[in-house]
Amino acid sequence: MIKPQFRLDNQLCFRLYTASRLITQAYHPMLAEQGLTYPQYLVLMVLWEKDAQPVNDIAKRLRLETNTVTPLLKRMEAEGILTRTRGEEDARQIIVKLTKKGRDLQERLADVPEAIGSSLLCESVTPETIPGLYAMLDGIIRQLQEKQTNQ
Amino acid sequence: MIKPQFRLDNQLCFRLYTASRLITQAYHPMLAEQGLTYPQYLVLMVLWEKDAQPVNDIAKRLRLETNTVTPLLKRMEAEGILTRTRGEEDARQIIVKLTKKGRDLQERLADVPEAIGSSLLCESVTPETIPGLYAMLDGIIRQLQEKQTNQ
DNA sequence: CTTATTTATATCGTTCACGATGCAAATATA
DNA sequence: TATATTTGCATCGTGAACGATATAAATAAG
Repeated sequence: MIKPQFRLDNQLCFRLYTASRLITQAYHPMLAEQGLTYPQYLVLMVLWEKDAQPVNDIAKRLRLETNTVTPLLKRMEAEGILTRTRGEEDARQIIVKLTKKGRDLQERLADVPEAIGSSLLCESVTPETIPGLYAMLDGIIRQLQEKQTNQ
Repeated sequence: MIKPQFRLDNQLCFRLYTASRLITQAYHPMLAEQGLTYPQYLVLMVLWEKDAQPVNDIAKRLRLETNTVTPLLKRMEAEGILTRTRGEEDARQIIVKLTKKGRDLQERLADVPEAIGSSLLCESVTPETIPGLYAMLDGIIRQLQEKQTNQ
């Protein structure tokens, strides 16, 4: 017999893993319309917040490694969404800047957040309960983040 | 200026995506010790619950597609964790059975759930708040699951 | 009893994720 | 100033995920 702690239904991790995948799938049709993937959409949001950032800052903001972000950025450069240029003061850095196409995508995707947000609402997830959900996820993320960097 | 709905800090999806990745990373050292990945660990839990299942049932339980599960199972077969044999009554099915090595892994991994579970606890995530978190994630998953299958 | 459709699984191509490693520029140390 | 270390980014290999498509067995329809 399986030990109860191994049951999938008792696991927070499996729920997070599943929810994350299903949400990415929910984004897919809307993003694919503009030739984007979900991680690419995340990069766009980072650059819309603050344009012209080095690779490292983008990676840190997304909590990804540069070896994940570099090829991602190269693909987006090939699509004409952004440019990658050597830093002038520090020649090790690559400064990532949006092109007009990249900036314009904010308009083209304007309806996406609302569409996704409303599709998630249900009896247990409402405008009232979402702040609590955010707090719990932020707590988990902070907890794990510390654990990773402490070793 | 970026529209507020595009800010990463206002996005549930990014939190889920990040939390899911960080938890997988937290599992990594313990699972790697036994030569496993997190998705392979999920397959094990499905088979510990009920051994000798067709590929499709495993995929459904994990909410994955067979084209994700098939190569995963082949790698686990190559590691001697399970066997894949044609179904006798229905020759289209592949029945997946644990080997002794696969069954024994439950003992070898006995401390993993507790280690992960306790590493997630923080002020906003406690034994009291976790049922609420489960309910919200289950709500989101149900919501998205329905939307996917309805079209 | 054929032919058509459905079902179960697999193959293929693309894009992440990430550990391990490499390399060159910048900085610290001797 | 020469050498060592750190920093920023990239390359490589492996293992997911997944959309699109293929194939063969089972079942339904004619």
